[in-house]
Amino acid sequence: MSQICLPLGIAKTDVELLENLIQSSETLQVNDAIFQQGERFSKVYAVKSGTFKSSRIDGQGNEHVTAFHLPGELIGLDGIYPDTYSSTTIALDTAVLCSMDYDELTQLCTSIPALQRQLLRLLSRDIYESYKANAENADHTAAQKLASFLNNLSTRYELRGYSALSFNLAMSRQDIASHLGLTPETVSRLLKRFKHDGLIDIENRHIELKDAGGLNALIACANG
Amino acid sequence: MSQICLPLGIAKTDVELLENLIQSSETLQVNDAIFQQGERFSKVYAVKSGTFKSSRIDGQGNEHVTAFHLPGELIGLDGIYPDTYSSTTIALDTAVLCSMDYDELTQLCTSIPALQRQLLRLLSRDIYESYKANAENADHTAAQKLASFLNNLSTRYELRGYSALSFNLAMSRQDIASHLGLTPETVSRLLKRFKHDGLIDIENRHIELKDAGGLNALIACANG
DNA sequence: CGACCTCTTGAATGAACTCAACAAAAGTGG
DNA sequence: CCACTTTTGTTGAGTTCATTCAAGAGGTCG
Repeated sequence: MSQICLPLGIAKTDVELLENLIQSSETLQVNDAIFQQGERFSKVYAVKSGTFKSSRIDGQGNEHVTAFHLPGELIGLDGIYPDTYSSTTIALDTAVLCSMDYDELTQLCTSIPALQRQLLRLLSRDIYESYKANAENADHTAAQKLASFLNNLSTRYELRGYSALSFNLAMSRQDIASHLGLTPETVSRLLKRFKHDGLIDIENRHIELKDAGGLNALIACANG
Repeated sequence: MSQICLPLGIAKTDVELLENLIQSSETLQVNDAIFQQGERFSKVYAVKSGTFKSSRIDGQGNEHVTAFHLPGELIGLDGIYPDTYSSTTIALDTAVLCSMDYDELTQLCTSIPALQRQLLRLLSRDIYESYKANAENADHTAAQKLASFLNNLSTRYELRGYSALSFNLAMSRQDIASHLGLTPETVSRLLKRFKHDGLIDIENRHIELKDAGGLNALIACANG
């Protein structure tokens, strides 16, 4: 968690203060929930390993997958404002999680300016990424959305030291479809097409990006 | 700006500190930019009056409207993380703006915990709203997106003490379309349909919500 | 091995798009 | 203040892309 919250220079004694705050790692199994939509907000979480899925149920009872969370990422920051968790977040595979009391974290922030700065940056990143996702999902074809999604996963894995070109999709086609505003059928057809076009290699849930440049070209190109 | 940043109890002396930070109000004319996409991040802004439009230019040179900003709202928080403004933001009408140096603001936050808490809440709100917008734009028909948009504007105007049912659209049909991932033609056709169905009354850029319940029903209903 | 769930494939439908033309409003200059 | 230009908004017809609906294949786990 130290690595997640503070790549910036923080004094050793401060790091100790921070680590006192972090509650013991917890292991979750597939479908175990961290929190439910509507539950009172109190903690933020960091993914140590495994993958999580956040989804909202809207007025009509439709599920919409709002985000996937990979190792090294923070979960729950969107709950600060409404003071309730705005999604239900579950483990997609066996996963390990750290937790941190939000009130204690903000108190610590007042005495460690670098920590405050970092927390604000992490919140801002979520806004930034969400705006970008919104823009990408708006004007683009289904193929472009899916290519963006794969590209995004790749970048995030790379950032955390995993392979950028070969990884497992912990989520179902249905989950991907919901996240991108498509149907599972469309996702399936597009993955097949990408494979046929030599952009990727996919076998069940294991994917290899064979031509990352081609994927990027697809995202940028007029015809999806 | 005091009202914007701190509805929470902050000591009077602290308010004075904060107000020292706020730089003089500035009046902008139509199309005047607050900042350009890519420019170095340094200040956050609060809308005193008027309307602003934030838009990004993507790789291919397509403009996408990421947000509209109404009186009482903060602008620029998505620039913290990348340390550059991630959109170009311009005035859609004659508008008045306050600005505030971000570094000074965060410094003040370390000595005023309530201010820090409020700043974090405002950042979280942007994440929350953006996730919600993403969910609404994903699975819904064009009519539902537009109804959501009108409803959203209405709520925001009401929150700030303006009329919830009668207001001017400072933005063009093109801007609305870009924001919602539609075409101007579709927006035009839908507004006509809403008017015909008695949901709204619209004359050029002045709109009246005649049947807010009907709009909400449309958003929730299966057939857009 | 059988039941269940996820994923894939096919054919037909439909919602929003593109393209094109026109109308109305706003801005400009004599 | 009026004619002219430019921008913005509206309307129509045809097309396309992703969807819906339906059925079958593949994987997983008791």
